[in-house]
Amino acid sequence: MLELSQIRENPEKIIKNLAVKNFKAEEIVESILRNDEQRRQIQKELDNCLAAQNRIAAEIGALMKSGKKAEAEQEKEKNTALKEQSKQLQMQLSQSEELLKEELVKLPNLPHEKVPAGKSAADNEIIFSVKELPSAEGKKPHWELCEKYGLIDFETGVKLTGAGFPLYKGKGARLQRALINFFLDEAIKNGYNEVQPPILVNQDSGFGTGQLPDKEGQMYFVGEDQFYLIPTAEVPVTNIYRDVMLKEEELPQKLTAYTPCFRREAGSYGKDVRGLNRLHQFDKVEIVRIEHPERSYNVLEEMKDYVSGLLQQLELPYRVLRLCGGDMSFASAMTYDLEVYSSAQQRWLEVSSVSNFETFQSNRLKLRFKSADGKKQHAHTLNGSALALPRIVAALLENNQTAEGIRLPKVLHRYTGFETID
RNA sequence: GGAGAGAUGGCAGAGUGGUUGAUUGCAGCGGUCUUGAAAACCGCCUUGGGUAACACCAACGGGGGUUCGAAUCCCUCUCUCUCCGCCA
Repeated sequence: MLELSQIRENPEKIIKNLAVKNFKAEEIVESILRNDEQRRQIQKELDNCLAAQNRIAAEIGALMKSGKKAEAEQEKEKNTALKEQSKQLQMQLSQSEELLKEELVKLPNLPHEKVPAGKSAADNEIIFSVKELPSAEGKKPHWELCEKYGLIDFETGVKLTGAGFPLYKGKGARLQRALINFFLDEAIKNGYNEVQPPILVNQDSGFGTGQLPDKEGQMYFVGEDQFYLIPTAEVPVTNIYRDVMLKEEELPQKLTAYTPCFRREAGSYGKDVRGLNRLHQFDKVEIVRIEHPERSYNVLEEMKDYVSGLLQQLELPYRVLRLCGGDMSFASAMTYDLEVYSSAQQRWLEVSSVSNFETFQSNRLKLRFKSADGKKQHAHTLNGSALALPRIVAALLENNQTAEGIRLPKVLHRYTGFETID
């Protein structure tokens, strides 16, 4: 959520910047300014009305004390009328506030100035790519390899739940566990604190990170208890800081968490959902940071480099994209996507998305920090996948297949307990 | 799931209808004293709205009600604790 003060100060800039995200903000910004003006007007009237009531009530108190009952009764009459008036104003005020928030929530985050304009993924800026792509010659797609080596049983997953809920088996299951541990250990080595959050969250949490009210349909919902299954650890982990006031010296906060993630992915189809390409349940290690606004963009670079380092250790061909305005998420100010090359499918698969949300989430979360001079301001929030497992697995299987089996990168050996899948 | 108790400022803990946004203690911040520190003493010390700044308004877990007036009375929800039941 953008801050009202930002909009008040420079509405033209907001409209111009949001155009980079292909968002036409003119109408809504104007409406917000109008409503804000109105809201403050009502607020003022209500304050005056209540102040008058308070004065009279105090007078009545004094009169009662000195035994002047008749006069007190007279004063009471006066207040009854005022009370009716303030009730009306109160209603108007709540309406006005609600309307204002409704509109405010509709505005996406402002893209950073470096974010290229663009309509779709085709306009993303490639800022790094491996020079040579592995050949597709004689390569089998990962779903065939999964079957051949008994790593993943998609059929039984369908039986148990439905499409998109794979059953990992044997070395396939072991590989999952190995990757999770590898990613967590690396994060801890880099100063992140591991947490294990709930994987069901309430509505307030969904709102705090920006999934609600907009992306309601993307999350599984447990109606009985009004809980949402998390689409990413970002939701519970960032919401740790909801309604929190940090001291400046407590920044940065660096957290990492492994969780399963659940996404309904309504409307996906075809080759996009084949095998491990897009699942309803998958595993991911996430890194989350709460940062000082002055440092957040350096930190974004650092996080992108950290994730790149993981891909290098896994010896996977990858590239890094800076997303264009049109491909960025609602809440993000700048996003890097990291993609690995899947040689049998001959396509790039997104395995990580690293974003700076600036104050967009912290404003919703009421996450602030206080500096030594007592000033309060919203902290910046950032997060990134480090990493999402399924597509990593897909790429590992496809790129490393040989006649003798699948050779795993060295860093994983101590985690898997085996070097090849055969 | 059943029964009972509770929820007040960073923490502890008063306050049961009329200058109580809230006694007090601890912590924190500033000062006096001191070569320095401690102690002692003095002052400051919740948040949000609003304003150029004041004024003013709101908030004692959330929501609603009674009343001229509510932290204080009533209803309701949530959470915490204790006991019982169940359970990994």
